Amino acid sequence: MMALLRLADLSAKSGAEGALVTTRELARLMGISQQSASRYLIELEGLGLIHRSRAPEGERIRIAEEGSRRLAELYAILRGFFERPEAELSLEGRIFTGLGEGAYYVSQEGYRRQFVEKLGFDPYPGTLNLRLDPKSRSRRPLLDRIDPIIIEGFANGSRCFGPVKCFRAKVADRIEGAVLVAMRSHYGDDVIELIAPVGLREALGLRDGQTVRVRIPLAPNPQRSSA
Amino acid sequence: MMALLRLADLSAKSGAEGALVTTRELARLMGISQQSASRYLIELEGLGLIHRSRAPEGERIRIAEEGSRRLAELYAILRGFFERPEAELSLEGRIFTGLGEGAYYVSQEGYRRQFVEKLGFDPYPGTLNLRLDPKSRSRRPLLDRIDPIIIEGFANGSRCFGPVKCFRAKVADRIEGAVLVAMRSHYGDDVIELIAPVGLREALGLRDGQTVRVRIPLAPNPQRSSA
DNA sequence: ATTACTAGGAATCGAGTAG
DNA sequence: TCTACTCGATTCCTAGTAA
Repeated sequence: MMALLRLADLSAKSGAEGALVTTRELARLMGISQQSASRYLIELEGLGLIHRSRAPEGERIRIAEEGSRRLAELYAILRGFFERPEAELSLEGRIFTGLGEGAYYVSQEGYRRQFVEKLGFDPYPGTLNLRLDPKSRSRRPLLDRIDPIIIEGFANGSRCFGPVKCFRAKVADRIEGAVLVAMRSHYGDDVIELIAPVGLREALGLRDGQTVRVRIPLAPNPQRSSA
Repeated sequence: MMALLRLADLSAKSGAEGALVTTRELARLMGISQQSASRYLIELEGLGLIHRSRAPEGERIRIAEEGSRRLAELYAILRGFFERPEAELSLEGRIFTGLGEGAYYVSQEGYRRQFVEKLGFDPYPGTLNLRLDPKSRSRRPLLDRIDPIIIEGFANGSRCFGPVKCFRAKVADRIEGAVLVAMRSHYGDDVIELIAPVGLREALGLRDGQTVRVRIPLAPNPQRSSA
């Protein structure tokens, strides 16, 4: 099965005429011996999952119909796991206390004016930090499929403030706010920051370590992200 | 790895709090022994791919961050295989001669009028049958993501004609026609039928067994299919 | 009911090597 | 070079049980 996946990968990178593979190369890719690679190919062919045809410099492999079917099963499982059908992106994570920088940044007049203008609310001076759980983290890239509200960067005499992406979000099913994604964040990919018209921590009675869900509506016409 | 996939499937079907699994059930799903299922869970936990917590009636499994990452790799491979980025769905297959029913159906005035009206051409009285190659067949479900042109069914005194879905398509890179998908087809999933303003077989100089490519433009704003 | 240890039989792996 | 066979070494699996 893993061999079939590897071949699918090679196949996708080749044309429709099939991938040119040697047992040695397949072995290297999979971290197994050339002999095992050879055996896998024999087995996969015997199971009707691939078609093989010898070439001078290796062999040409095409995924057979039954092979595609098996791969499609895996694909369906992974699709179900990563992209449960929904009209919103739901992220969950635990609250933690940051360095207090959020308040400083959000209060900057250059940002604040844009928040009021583009989000329609004057943000409480402070951010709520959420460390995403593993599953939410894996789904975070879906944010890139949503049209962001761009808060432009500005200079404030002494220093520069970078641009920020926002996404409207409903926090804990109660409060309308926004997810903030600094284009250059000091946090890793597993953290999101939230703002709202009110102090979320107080309004929701939250303490560090508690789990909060954030729901970000998907745009009605999501545009394809071109990687 | 396969165990992790199975758990991802169960996880997707459960809530965010984790999937409730017993080793026996996992064993049954994977076609292995309860002992092996237990061992797999121990290994996956040791590798940091899942989190486990005992419950009276089994255990609660959550996919860990590293587990999600591994699954995402597989997902990326399969995405590459099944959905190479493109603005169109390209299907290939071999021509074969059907029972001649195509001509009969297409010529029905109830259909023909709608073809003219909705497709903008008067179809040649006959269909070109294509048996899809394995890869194309696996991608055929993508058709469901395209807004179909619906040709409505009708009754003709003596008998009934069912509704038909159409998709505009370019045949062999030359002729603008349409893919026909009868809602109740007598062919299997590996066959598509083509119509065009001209006789495709003659216009393209095609014979049975030859391979033809059909390109179906994807709608600019594909709507999510809700299963 | 669970999970998971142990032991030994079964399956798999890869070094050597032939074609 | 390439693929793929043989065969001994190793890994993996499951039946029997314990907890």
